[in-house]
Amino acid sequence: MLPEHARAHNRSLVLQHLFHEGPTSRADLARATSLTRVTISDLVNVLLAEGLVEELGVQPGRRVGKPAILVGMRTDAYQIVAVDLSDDAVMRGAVMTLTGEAVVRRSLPVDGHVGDALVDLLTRFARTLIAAATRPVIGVGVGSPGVVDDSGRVVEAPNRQWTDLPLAAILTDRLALPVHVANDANSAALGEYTYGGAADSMLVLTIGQGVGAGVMVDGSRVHGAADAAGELGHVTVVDDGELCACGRRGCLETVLAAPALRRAVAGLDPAAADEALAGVGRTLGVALAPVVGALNLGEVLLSGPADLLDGALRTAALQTLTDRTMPATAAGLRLRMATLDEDVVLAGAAVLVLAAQLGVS
Amino acid sequence: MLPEHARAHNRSLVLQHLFHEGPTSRADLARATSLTRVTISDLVNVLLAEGLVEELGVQPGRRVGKPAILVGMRTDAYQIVAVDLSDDAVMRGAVMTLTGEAVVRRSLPVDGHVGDALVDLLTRFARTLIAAATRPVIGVGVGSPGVVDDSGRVVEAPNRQWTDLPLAAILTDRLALPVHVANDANSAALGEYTYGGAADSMLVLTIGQGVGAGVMVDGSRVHGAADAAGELGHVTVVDDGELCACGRRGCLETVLAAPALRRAVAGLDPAAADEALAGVGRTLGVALAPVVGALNLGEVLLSGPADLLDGALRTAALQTLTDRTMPATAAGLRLRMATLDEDVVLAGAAVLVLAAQLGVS
DNA sequence: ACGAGCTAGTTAAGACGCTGTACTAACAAA
DNA sequence: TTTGTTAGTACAGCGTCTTAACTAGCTCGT
Repeated sequence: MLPEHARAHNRSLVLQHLFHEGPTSRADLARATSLTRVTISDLVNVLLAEGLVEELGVQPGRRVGKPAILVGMRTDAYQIVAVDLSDDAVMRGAVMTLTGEAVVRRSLPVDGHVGDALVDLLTRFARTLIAAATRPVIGVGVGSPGVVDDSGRVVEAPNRQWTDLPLAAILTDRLALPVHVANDANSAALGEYTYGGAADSMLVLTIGQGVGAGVMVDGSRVHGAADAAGELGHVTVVDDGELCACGRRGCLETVLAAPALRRAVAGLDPAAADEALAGVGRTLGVALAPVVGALNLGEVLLSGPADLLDGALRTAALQTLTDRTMPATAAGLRLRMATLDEDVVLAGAAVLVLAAQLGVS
Repeated sequence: MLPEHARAHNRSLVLQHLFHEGPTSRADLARATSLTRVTISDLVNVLLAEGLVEELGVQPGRRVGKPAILVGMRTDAYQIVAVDLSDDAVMRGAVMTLTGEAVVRRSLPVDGHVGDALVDLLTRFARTLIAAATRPVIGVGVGSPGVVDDSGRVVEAPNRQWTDLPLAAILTDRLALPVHVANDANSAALGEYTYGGAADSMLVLTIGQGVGAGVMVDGSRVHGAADAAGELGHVTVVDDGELCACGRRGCLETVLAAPALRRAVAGLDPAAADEALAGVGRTLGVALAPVVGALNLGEVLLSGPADLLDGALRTAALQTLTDRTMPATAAGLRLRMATLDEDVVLAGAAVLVLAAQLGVS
């Protein structure tokens, strides 16, 4: 580690503070980071020159002494391009501000493209998004299904026919911008963590055509021994259950994926439907209890169709979790819906860029 | 972050390399850390002056150029005092080398002491250990049951009648040495990670009077939302099971704790005993599958009586884990016995000190 | 035998980043 | 107006790294 790394770290501290706490005076930044006012002034001057922050006039509220000048992050000065590849049929993308708001949305039918052709299609799609940006783009984030390693190499994504594909490197080269790639469910977890106010230790279940999971432990993303963390969808939860797409039986996905839930409640009156959903919730609770216990998670978030998830299913799952874990563990636990809905993966892809380029998350 | 923090980081890089890779020349250290030879020379000179490393003569194996001088860590030049409080009845302690070998062992009956009296007893015990050390002691590590936060404050340890007790701070003050305290099962995980060659992402189950767990994710210890990570022993695994000490029914502890296992096989012939143990193994596998899937763990370690654990139980648990997780997840998974046996917690307590004082783990 | 070539380690000069000290600027209260 | 307080800046100094240029000590080829 070099002194300049320390500098970059301190710079990130400042940006992180401004990002999460809003406009702050130099003196308050100094107190918050325990650096000196001199150092903070210097850093702020650099950030001012880069256009990443701006002075916002005098801090309201009159106190003794010279009034402080608020410094704020210009979250609209730069933009991030984010792409969500989780859907088989269509790639969704957006141009986003640094606060995770989508400024421009685009989508493109995948139209059966796989392998290298899909990479080419993705490249063109990213180019149109970059062209649609109204501010300088600091980077591109991609949430992809499959196993993605730390360097943005897609180790395996069967449905895309990608194997050992250095996607981030290829796109960085073609787009001449920093590109970061991560697993879609892991991106979702990042998105909820940074923009959704989720806890430091939490798990996000993304429930759609399939079931994915992303885990944050003590504030950092879990990668796993083979970069395959979050494969909760294909853990067996029902003995001799339904056949799963993966070829095995009784995976969580066979009961919790949106189509399975729709089938389970089809044609039932509301009370019976609730009982069916509660049954799935209990199954989910049984599967989550060991995870919650082992990691002492603070929150479990459900991302998916609220009409199916945010009712009997969620209530039953929480009850089961409470019943099956220690009171000390269960006491602080929350099980709630994700806040970002359809944009989770896009938001998470934006966080990938934010974290890597500015050190903010 | 200050330049001196970067310096400390680089110093730790050097020690970490020497610790794990053994004696190395300055030039090789420079290549391994990607610092320059100049910087490494400077760091090594400081470490030489402190007596933490020593020159070991010329590197064997003749090559062109000036022969390299090997520099090695003096793992016997300093010692660590470690205390294991996991047993209700007796506190065990040791004076250890930096490589985790116990030089002196002591134990002391707890004799019903709890609360402040237990702290006093622990203080005296630690003093005798420090006095028994034959080299300068760099710190004291304590593995305690209960919930322990990052600062070494025991949030809750019912059997010891400790609540919100700043144990590390008290002992640091009384012993005039750096003292670090962590949960016993978490210490065990640390010990296996550093001295037992365990994987970056792994879980250690400590099976004795009770069942504890410590988790390492991507090379760092899991703390959890309320510092209560590892409470796997009190996750329900049997519906309407036996009454547990915690007041609930069917906890993992009721089937997997050593006394429960002994009862389960008592009076059975070997084949029937194996079947009984396999049944427990399958239950364990079911409980671990979601954890292994969510975190993509590389290893699960069992620490406890090998005659009960390292046979039908372990085999059945691994089989169940393989059956109930994705092939991609299960493929790299190992389920094996811990290597350090009774000394796990002591070794882990030593790692606490090693990590905090020297940046080595 | 001996110089060429190579590698290990040291010395010296310079760049960078943070700190402490001392300053100016701008306010409130007396 | 004076005093006290807080915000922000200027400057010298220290610590830490790097590059460049050195010395030390070996092997190999002639």
